[in-house]
Amino acid sequence: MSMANLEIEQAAGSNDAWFVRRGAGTPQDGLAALFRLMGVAEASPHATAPITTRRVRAGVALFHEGTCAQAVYFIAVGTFKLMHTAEDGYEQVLGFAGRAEMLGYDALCQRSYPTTAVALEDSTVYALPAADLFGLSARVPALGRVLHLAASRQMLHQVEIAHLMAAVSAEVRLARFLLQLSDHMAERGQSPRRLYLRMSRRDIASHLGVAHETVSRSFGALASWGCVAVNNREVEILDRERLLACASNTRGLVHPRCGAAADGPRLARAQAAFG
Amino acid sequence: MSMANLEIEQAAGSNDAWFVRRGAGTPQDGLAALFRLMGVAEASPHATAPITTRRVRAGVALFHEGTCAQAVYFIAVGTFKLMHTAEDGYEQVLGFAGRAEMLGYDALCQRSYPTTAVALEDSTVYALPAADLFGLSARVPALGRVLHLAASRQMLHQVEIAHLMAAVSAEVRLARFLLQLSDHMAERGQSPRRLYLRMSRRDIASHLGVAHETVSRSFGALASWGCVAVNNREVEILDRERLLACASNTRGLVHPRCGAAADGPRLARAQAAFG
DNA sequence: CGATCGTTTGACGGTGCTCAATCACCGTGG
DNA sequence: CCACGGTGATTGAGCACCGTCAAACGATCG
Repeated sequence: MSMANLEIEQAAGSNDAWFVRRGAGTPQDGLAALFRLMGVAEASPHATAPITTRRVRAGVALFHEGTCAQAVYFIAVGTFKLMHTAEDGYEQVLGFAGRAEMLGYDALCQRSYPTTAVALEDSTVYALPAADLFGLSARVPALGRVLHLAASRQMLHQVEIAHLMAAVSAEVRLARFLLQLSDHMAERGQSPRRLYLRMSRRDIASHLGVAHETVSRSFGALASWGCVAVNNREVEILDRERLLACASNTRGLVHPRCGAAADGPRLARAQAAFG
Repeated sequence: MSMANLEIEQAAGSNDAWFVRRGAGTPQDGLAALFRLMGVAEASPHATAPITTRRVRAGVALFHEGTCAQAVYFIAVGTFKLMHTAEDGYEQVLGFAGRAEMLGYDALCQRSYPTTAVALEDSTVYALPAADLFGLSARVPALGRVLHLAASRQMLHQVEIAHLMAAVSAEVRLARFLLQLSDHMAERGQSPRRLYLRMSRRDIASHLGVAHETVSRSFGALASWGCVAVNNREVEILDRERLLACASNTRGLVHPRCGAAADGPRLARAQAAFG
């Protein structure tokens, strides 16, 4: 197949052209690439959809909050951070998105994007025009399915994020965040042990709902407990069991009955992590 | 029209029958009712879909986390709380859902529901079978659109919840929660001033990520500042401007430059609310 | 009317936020 | 080559908000 390594072509494609129309001669190329990215077998080989490819440099916004919703995007390569700017100017990081994740879907029910998506590294996305998205979804059933599945997966991701925020302790939140990152890496076939954090400490802090100094301290705590090794943005998970034990402390100590329990909260938590 | 007050019929319908097959003679009744509920004009008058109606008593779960995903639900009347039970048994309230909101969509990308939905009052839902949901969505384009719009709205709701959690102060979180509730009431044509909280303080506390005693104290604080009047589960918004001012404090005080700013943190915040 | 649950209020201790300084890294220009 | 400013990460000190424990109060239902 000539499109066996299509994404690699696109990833290494021309640097200066930001908008690239795919498949002028073979209109199903963009659609096929999207189906392959999302891991579904295309049902209708002669279906067509006006899918374009867009490259975004690190630090550049794919779309801004409040701007007119023109497209729904699928990340082919790269990482994005999604954020929400409050009226007072405070920037809240809602989450991070990687390969095969969908962006901008939440803009469908209104005219503008409710969030801003910023590339954390040089990235490539597929763009589906939002204007006739419902028509496309009806004409190409497989595309409708891809959209539904991606939307459903995104909601599942929100549950994980809620689980993150449920922890009261900063170390537990960070541990859960790292484990989620590790799982997402594993899903994409990457190493779940060695992580390279594309986002800054400030972004992590905003996402976890703590001060960025606290993130540094929590990294130090996890490292001193032997869970991870941290060197700036390189994180290696040394002891996954221990990290899991640390991440499973929802609230002080879980069931009050299930152990000798809370002596000094901090000490008890550290011991639980070692136990 | 004979179906002008269809929901009312269903809400006051037979009490003992939990599953009610709608429209044995006229198969499009369920679909038409769903379209009316979601506020879209049905495009295809002769379309059909196996939509059933289900009534759920207060305190009963519509579906449990981990059980096989059988249907996607739309709330016709009533209120639900969505929660996630962690491995350690800790129950985290993810949010609340009311009329015209969708439940169970996040189960589509896997075989089971990731969350539990519990009715907070006697409620009625429309059920779409999950098995051939993609087929239905393809055969009835308007239904696909309803699903996409509802999913998109749900994601928008998640952004609001993230905005909730972005606040560090308990009073600010509660103020934002009340304002969101007020807005949702207004969207459904109800009074945005007088709220009756269907959920307990514990549920609110879990949702806001604070202790339930703190929720009580925060209610007291908002009341003492003249923002609201609280009587058990009845809440009246006395001064919306003041409540908004209180809710807009993201972090201590927003831009350090924008005022005389932080004297005593607590005092400064209270004054900002009065300013 | 008693029992159970939900709500409120109090006191205390700890965690994390704020403020601040230091260090590491980097691209620039002298 | 080194000085220089800028950004990001780390570490420290102090204090206030909130979580925990505890008890009183109120509501609802049998």
